[in-house]
Amino acid sequence: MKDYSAIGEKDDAPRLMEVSTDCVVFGYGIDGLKVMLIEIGASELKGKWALPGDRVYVDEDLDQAAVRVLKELTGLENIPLQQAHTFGDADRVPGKRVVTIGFYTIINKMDVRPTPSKWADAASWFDVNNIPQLTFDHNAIITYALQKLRNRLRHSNRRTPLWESVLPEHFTLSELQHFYEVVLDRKFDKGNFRKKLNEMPYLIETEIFQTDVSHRPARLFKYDRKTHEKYAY
Amino acid sequence: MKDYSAIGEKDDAPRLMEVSTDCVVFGYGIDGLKVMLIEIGASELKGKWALPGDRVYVDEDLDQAAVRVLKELTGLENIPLQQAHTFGDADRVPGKRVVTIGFYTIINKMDVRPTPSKWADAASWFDVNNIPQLTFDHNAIITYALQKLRNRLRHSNRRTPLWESVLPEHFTLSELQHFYEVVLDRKFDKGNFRKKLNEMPYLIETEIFQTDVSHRPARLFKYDRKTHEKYAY
DNA sequence: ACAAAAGTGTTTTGTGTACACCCATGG
DNA sequence: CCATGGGTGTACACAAAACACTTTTGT
Repeated sequence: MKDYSAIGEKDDAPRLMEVSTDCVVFGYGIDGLKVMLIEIGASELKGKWALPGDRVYVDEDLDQAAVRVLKELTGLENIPLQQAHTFGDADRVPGKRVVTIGFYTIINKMDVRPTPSKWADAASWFDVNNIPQLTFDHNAIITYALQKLRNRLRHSNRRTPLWESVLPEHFTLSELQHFYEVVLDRKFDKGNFRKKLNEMPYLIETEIFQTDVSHRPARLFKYDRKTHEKYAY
Repeated sequence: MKDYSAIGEKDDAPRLMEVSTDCVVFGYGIDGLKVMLIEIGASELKGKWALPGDRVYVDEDLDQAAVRVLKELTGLENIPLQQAHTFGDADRVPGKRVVTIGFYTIINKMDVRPTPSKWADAASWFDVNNIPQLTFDHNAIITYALQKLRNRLRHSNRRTPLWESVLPEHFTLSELQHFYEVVLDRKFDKGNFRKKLNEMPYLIETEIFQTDVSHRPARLFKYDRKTHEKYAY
C-alpha cells in the first residue's frame, strides 16, 4: 500500500470531502416520461422531496455506488446507470462540502415497484414536466440528466440503444416509435420513422404477430446485441 | 451553519475522500493538436508525466479549482475549463481514494508560455497522437476529453464557439477552416466549408483584408457574441 | 361496412459532397 | 505571367419531411 500523498503540498490541511451519487431514474410509461423521487424521512429535511442519493463508500466505484444507493432507497435492483455530470459547488449543500456525481438511466415503469427504505419515507414517480422544488441543486441535476438522455437517444448509435432495457423482448415498431416520442417529446411520421429504423440492422424482424387487437396485427421485432456489436462502427 | 449529516446513516464511518481536478489543456498550433503535460518533481512518481491536477479546496468550486490548479502547476492563468467526466474507480490511485473530475479546454499555443511550478518539474506540449504512458488513468482522461472537445466542435452551436478563445480577434475563413481540420483531424472542402459558415450569423464579415501576402488577400472576420446570443435557440 | 392501426410508396425539399472555375496579389 | 491561395457557382447523390394510399384485423 504505497502512499502518494507527497504529490500534494506539504501543508496537508484536511482537504477531504464527502462524495455522493444522485440517481435520476427516468420512468417510461404510456402517460409520459417520469422521474423517481423520494421523500426524505430524517433530519430537518424531513418531508422534502429529493433525488435518491447517498454517500459513496471509500472502497466502492462510483457506478457501483449509484446502483447500490438506488437499491437502498427505492428498492430498484440491478439498474445500471450512466454518468451525466458532477456537481460540486462549494455551497451546494449548506453546512458541509459534498461533491455529487449525477447518474441517470431509464426503465419501464411497469417493470418495477418502488419501495422506499432507509431514510426514504416514500418513492414515487413525478412527471418530468411537473417536478416540485427539490433539495439542494437536484432540480438542476434532473435538467442536465434529461439533456443527456435525449442527446443519447438522438445521436449515439454505437452503444446499446436506450430502449433495450425499456421495451419487452418482442415489440412492435409503433411501440418503439411511441418510446421515441415520449422521451424526445415530439411526434414522428410513421413512414419516415420506419425508414430510419431500416438503418439499424440490429433491429430484427420476427415471425411473431400481435393477437387480439382490433386492427391489423403488427409484426414484432427484437433487438440483437450481436449484430449491433458488428455494426458499432 | 446547519448540519445535515443526519441525512445519512447513523453509522458515521469515515466516508471522506480526496477530490481533485485534472486539466486536459489542448493546444492548437499549425503543427497539429497538442496536450499540455507536466513532469512530476516530487514523491516516488518523480520523473513521470501526468496531467496537471491537484486536490480541490474544501471551500472552492470545482471549476474554480481547475483554473487554480492549472495556474499553479503550469503558469497558465485565467483559462476557463469545461467539465468532461469524473473518474472515481476505487483503485484508480493506488494506496488511497481519489475521485477526480476531468476538465478540458483548448487554447492557442502561441498565446501562452508554460512555466512549471510547485511540484511540476516541467510543463510541455505533447502531440495528441503521441502521448506517453501517464500516471494512473490520465491517458483515459485525455481520450475522453478529446471526444468531448470534438463533439462540441461538431455539434454544439448554442454555446460560444470553441475557436473564440483560440483564433485572434480578426481571422480569415481559411484560418478557421484550418482550426476545424486540426481539431477534427480531417480535411474539408473549401467551398462547402464556407457554405456551412453561412449558417453562423454571428460570424461577422469585416472590411479589413490581409496585407503583404503573395496571393489574393483574404477578408477578415470576427465573432460577435451578441448576435450569437440572439440566435442561440 | 366501418374504425383503427399496420404497413408501403411517392413526391418534394433540403443538405452533404465533389469539383470546376475565376480573382487578386507578390515575385 | 506564373504560382498561390481566396472566393464563388454548379451539379449530383442522398437523406429528411410531407402525405397519400393499401392492408388486415375486430366489432
